[in-house]
Amino acid sequence: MPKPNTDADYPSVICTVDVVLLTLKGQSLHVVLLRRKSEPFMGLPALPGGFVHTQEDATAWDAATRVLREKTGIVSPYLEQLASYSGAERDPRGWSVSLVYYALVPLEALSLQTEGLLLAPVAKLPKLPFDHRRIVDEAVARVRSKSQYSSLPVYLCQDRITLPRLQAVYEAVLGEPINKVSFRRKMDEMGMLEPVEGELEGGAAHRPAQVYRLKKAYRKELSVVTRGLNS
Amino acid sequence: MPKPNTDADYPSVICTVDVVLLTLKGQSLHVVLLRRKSEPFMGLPALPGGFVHTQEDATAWDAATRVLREKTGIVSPYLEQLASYSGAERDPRGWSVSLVYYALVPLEALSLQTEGLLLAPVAKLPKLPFDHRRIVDEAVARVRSKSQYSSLPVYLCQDRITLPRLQAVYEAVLGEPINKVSFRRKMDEMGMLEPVEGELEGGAAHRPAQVYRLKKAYRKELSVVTRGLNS
DNA sequence: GGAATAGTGTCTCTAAGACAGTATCTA
DNA sequence: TAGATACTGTCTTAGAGACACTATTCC
Repeated sequence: MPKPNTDADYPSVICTVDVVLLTLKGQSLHVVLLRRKSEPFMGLPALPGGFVHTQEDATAWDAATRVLREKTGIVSPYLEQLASYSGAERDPRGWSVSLVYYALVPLEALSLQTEGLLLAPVAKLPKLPFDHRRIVDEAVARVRSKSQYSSLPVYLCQDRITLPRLQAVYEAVLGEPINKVSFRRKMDEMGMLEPVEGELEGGAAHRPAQVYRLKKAYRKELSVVTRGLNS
Repeated sequence: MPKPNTDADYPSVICTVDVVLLTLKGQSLHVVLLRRKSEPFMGLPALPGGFVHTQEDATAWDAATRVLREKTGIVSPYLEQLASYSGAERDPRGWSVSLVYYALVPLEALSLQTEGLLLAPVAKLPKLPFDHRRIVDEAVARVRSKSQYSSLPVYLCQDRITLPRLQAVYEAVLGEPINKVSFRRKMDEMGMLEPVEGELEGGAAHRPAQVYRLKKAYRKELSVVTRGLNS
């Protein structure tokens, strides 16, 4: 088994990836947790994660994608690096690095059948192992921050969406109301949505809303405005 | 020598820290590079970096601080995590993770005596080893982006500064002119500078400029405004 | 006094928010 | 037709940029 080639042969480092998988349930952000099946912290709910498999994973992004697929069945979410967390104290097994990614998925993409899969509201997290509490908090802060000036929250939605429902999603993520006119101006400016001609979401006792979908060019890309939603 | 405790005994991972040390020389950002003294890429200019020393370094931040001190003599700059770069291909020795930090220092803090220390303008980088080119580019992008709405560029200055000179620093970092009135309004809003009573920077054939310094509370903190410099 | 840059008052212009109007559905 | 929400036109307001004016130095 190869050993890393360090200049002074230092004890090597435990390298893992963890994924903060966020979704919207009701009006609040939730994070997906899994019960740990091994020590340390066996039985505690934790972020989906695992060791980097240096033979299989060409990059950490590949590793995060693999972990997500293996542990939650999710295949191609919006997945982006959050940061890395490292140090001697965070894992009882030794000096460790966790390369952390965050992902956004619509609730419907989760098969809650999966063994041991939990959904915890980010505002009220259970006791988490390692530094997972801090990691979730920072992921949520990142998502809130990026949502101010980008289309990030659309990845919490399925492909067909109306503007009133999308606004509610933004408001849930940001935790505050948004001006309707400004919101619509911004969405228009970002230009990532296109109306589905003739398709309206009716069924309620009022004017039905136009149904939109992401333009093809934006299916996996973020759209950004310079001045934000100013909320 | 311990070996990491991986679930399937995967070959372990090379873990290093690298620092993108930026400074302002003339009117442009420069990055500090060091000639590599060992393989791979011996002789090429590269980012200051080194292996994480799991016995000495409690955290990656500690490792970055140590690397900076050992390789450049810099002691307490503004130092923040940029991102991590990892994968099978980036280092010929094997699957590697580099935990990358960026730091800003005034040019005067650099002792350019240091053996093999080079200053390269970020707009015209020499050939760099590994993925250091990409890393520098992303660090510069981060610094530009944060400079839009924060006091980050003050860490490129010494402790006494005038507003006209600070504006020139911002303009050098951002690469575009800034409106003088708006700039002063923003600096005032951030409230991190205090005039040094009675101290003026004269010596030229015009009205002298008021000298300012960072308020104590901001000596190591960033100041942020919500709406940016809008430049 | 002239030249030069520091510093400030104020107008303009852009973009966000407020408000109220019209549109279109169900019951 | 009443009630509800979708959508839009337009006024108000806040903040960034433009411009010009005053201030203060050296020569």
